[in-house]
Amino acid sequence: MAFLDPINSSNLDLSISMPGVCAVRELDMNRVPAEGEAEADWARGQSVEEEGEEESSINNNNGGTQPRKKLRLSKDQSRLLEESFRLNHTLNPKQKEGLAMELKLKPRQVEVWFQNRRARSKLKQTELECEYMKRCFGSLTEQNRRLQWELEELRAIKVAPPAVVSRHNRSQPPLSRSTITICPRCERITSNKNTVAENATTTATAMQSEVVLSALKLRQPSRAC
DNA sequence: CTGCGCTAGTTACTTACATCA
DNA sequence: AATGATGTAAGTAACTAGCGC
Repeated sequence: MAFLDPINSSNLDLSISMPGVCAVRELDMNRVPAEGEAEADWARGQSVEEEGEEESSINNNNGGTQPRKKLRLSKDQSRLLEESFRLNHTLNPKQKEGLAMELKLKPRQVEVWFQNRRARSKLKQTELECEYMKRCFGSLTEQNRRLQWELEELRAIKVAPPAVVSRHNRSQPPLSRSTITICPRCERITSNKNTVAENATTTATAMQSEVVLSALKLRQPSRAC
């Protein structure tokens, strides 16, 4: 996800602006004014091609009196760096030297680029994981809410006195107190024959509860009940 | 102990874009 | 409507401190 400026991508854009100055001055960061050279002349700016790229800025701040100069990598430099990064997220000193030579940068600049690139990569990964966790949390919260509600219902049925069997539902046996249990160890809803837990919804719910509970326990290894 | 390379956090700068007179 | 000045947010090069080997 390199930042590529389509306008200034054809060559190195090594200009700086001067904060606090009304008009933004474009300065060539790749060179310092020569002895006696008027700053205005220096500030007029020259292309890297004209001036050569060996003087790229890094650690050239001569005592902090000048504003920090900042390089903008060209499209080609960024592309090559990205390609290298794809192959390898870290560089050994030899690779770093070679890449720096190829890019006409200082090894330190290549090193810094890789450091920053790793950081961006990690940040991106963290953001993706965060999004994923948020979605999981949302759906698990909803599942949990449903399961709580179903659990309440099941508990109500469990503690209720034997149901009065009406003329219309005599074919269904009354629910037994012993039919619905919750395993204290794994908190799984279990049942004997002829229970409400036998119906499809509750079976699904039991499965869901397992998922939810295991998720809420931060994926502790599940033990056989 | 020293040096090197790394990460994490920060700073400083550039650029694109929005807003307003 | 077009234009230039200004503010702001995002992206990123460079720096610093601290840590592990």
